Amino acid sequence: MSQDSPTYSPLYRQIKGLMLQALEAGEWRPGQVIPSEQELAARFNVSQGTVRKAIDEMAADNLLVRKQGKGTFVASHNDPRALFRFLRLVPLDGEISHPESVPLECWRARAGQEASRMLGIKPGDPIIIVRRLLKFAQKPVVIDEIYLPGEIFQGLTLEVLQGWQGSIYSLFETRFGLRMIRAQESIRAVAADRGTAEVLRVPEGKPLLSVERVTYTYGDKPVEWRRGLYLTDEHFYLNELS
Amino acid sequence: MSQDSPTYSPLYRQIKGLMLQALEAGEWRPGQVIPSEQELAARFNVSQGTVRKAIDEMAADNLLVRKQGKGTFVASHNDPRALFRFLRLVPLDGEISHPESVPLECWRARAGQEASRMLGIKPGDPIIIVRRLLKFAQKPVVIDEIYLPGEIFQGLTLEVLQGWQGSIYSLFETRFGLRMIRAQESIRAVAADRGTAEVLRVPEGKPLLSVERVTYTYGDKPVEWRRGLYLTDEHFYLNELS
DNA sequence: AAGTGGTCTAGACCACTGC
DNA sequence: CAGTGGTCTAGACCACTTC
Repeated sequence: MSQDSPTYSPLYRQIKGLMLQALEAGEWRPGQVIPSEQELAARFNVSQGTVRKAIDEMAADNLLVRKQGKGTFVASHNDPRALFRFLRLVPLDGEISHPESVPLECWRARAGQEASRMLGIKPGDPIIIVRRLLKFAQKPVVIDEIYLPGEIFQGLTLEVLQGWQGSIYSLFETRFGLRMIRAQESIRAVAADRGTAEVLRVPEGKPLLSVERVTYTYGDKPVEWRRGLYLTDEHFYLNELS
Repeated sequence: MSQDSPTYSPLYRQIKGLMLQALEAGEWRPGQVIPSEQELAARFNVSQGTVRKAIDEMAADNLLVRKQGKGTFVASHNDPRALFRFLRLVPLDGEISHPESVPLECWRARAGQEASRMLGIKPGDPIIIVRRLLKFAQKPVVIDEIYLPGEIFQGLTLEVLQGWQGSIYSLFETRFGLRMIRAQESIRAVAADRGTAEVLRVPEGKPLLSVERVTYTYGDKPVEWRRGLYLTDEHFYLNELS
């Protein structure tokens, strides 16, 4: 969000802070309605307009979703509209096809230097590593390697991943109560190594997009680090600059 | 009763429309102050709050910049803060260095199929093509090929480009009265061809980022199409997903 | 009809800038 | 100090959803 002067924070920002606490504490859960603006105004002893402004910012942050006539809801990755919020890969020909996620492996390990730095944990802390393939129209397009803090994702196994219908963040949210709210991607071009080339069925040395992502949950806490290799023969990474 | 028209638009949106017209017409120019909220409210015969909401949206769209105590200004590419709004390339080591733009060529041509489609002009219409190099810390990192509608950019020459200190969009704005407000990038991984490899001083076949960009001015009119090839050995393309 | 968010207004006051 | 944008309030009314 924008930056606060250290000495002054308007009322609606403080209300926003209280509402963020309610979200973090799990008082309001993804997909559910939060209390009406009137109720919140009464609860926090401010006017409805002030609550509105707090909600406005949180909606702009993709934390809440307003629905006229129905109420204000906690944003959820189970919402189909959220599917392509983090996946920016688009087919060249414009044909919209939903990707199929194929989990390949899932194993336990200990965090090395890089993983610990990215995930904000100590080197040697337990982590879980997932390898999975993303297919568009039967064709393998992305191979992902996903690093997760073991402490948070206890009970995550290949079977759990394979049994889940829906996006991986939808699984994280439903099964581990963890909502991803923000991510940062670093993109480079690399040459396919032998293993990757085999899985994606391309020649070794083929140029691929390397997309490294760190994903954050409430309180800007990093909870996922992943590296994806994207085959961009029939798809491209779409980015809106505004 | 009657079918609700999909054309309902609240008052503040209509005000926004009027203000957009003022921007397009050049009544308010980049970098300048626009009238105060009070004056605008009087001019449009609405309350200050309604003007505020229109300005809020335009500020969120990066069309205006609010400065407390001073006024509201038309956003400008001459503002140093706008420099990295469209260039997402960041050094690996975090060292912030300003890129140096080196124009290589600038020639006239006629739009082919692709260029005409991207620029919203007719095939055969005059276009201008610019090739330029972007250097970070003396090292060539990006080679750009930029396609511009000839009608708008009359008088653009290599000398003009070479004589300009500052970003290319800042030149477009100052010299051609054209403000870029939005862009869309399509990113892929490709292998360097011989010519590119020489300019970037890398081996032929080297994986590079191919970044195709269409840039829009007021009224969502496309006015630039460019393709950049990025060397990502010591830099990466940074993208915030939120 | 009742409840929700969305708009519009009017007025008071606060924080920041520049003279 | 006056002028700007920024906040906060209270109330009226509109548009949409549900019963």
